[in-house]
Amino acid sequence: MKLSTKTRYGTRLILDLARHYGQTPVSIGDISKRQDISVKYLEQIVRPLKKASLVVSTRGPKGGHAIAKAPHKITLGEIVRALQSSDVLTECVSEPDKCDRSSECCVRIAWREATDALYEKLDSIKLTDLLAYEDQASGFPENCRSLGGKEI
Amino acid sequence: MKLSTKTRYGTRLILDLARHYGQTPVSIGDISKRQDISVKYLEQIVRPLKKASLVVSTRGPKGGHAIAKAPHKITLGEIVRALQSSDVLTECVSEPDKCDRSSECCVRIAWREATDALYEKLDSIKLTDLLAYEDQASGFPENCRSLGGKEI
DNA sequence: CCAAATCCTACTAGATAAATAGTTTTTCAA
DNA sequence: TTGAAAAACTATTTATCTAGTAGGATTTGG
Repeated sequence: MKLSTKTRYGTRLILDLARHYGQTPVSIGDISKRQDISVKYLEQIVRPLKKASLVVSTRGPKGGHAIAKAPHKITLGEIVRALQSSDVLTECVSEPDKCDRSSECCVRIAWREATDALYEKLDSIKLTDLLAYEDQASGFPENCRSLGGKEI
Repeated sequence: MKLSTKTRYGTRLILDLARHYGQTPVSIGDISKRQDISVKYLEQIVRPLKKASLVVSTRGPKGGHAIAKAPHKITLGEIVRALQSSDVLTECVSEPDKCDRSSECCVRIAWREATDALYEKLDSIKLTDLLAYEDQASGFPENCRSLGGKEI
């Protein structure tokens, strides 16, 4: 039930782009240094984000990547759907025919409700919310651990 | 992000037990036939359910398994937590120290909110709800596909 | 004491995720 | 026009985890 590394890294990638919104495109090389993720891996991650129209790129020197819309218009739900190879909790939610018990087994309905609840939350979280967390955190002596309701 | 086969099979297992609540214990062999899952695999799945105090067992001939409390007192959330090797969307939600970026990376807060939203829904779904789905479905000419709000 | 059942430990195979590698294409700027 | 910086593409490797099997040990009712 864990999110893939691609999804987690991809979120950091796009958040890095969001921090440079309105400026010149950001190269994978720069992101690699800041986020400590290999260039080759980032290249692989940025592709589905482009495909999902969350990121636009310019080639050649001084080229790089940028978010395709304003930070408040991009949600975590979009990022997860773009990068997570399976975006539902069970296959039978999106493709009931692939399970030959789908005519008897109604648990599928519950898995769908749970999947929906998860995405309802993810779709409500915008890049601006994540940026706000970090800005808030930078004011703290320690870090962002004290944010978000619960102390952890 | 998919639920494991253990979680899905385990839910069917415990639902089978719920259908025999108040009767004599149900053997793995019987469940195996009804659910078409191997005895050996079911044995492996029932163990964590016992550990989580959702199932009680009696050994020897005429032995078997039964749910440990009434069907309306067992939720999908309990089952998922018992069977899913990782019950959070990212490791950093439950163990922030395992990620050496947790002091800067506040995305963790969002992953925690999403995880919480998921379990809030799962905890609200009781075995009785699942049984009701199936009872309703058996009245339909076809199956349970027409239940649960959306037509699929 | 036999047989039906749970219980326990270990292993194997397959699938998927994570990451690396090398090459090609585009394009800016000197 | 050419060199270099960057994205884009294709392929491969490696590691990890999931799914499932196997064989025996233990308990207990009749």
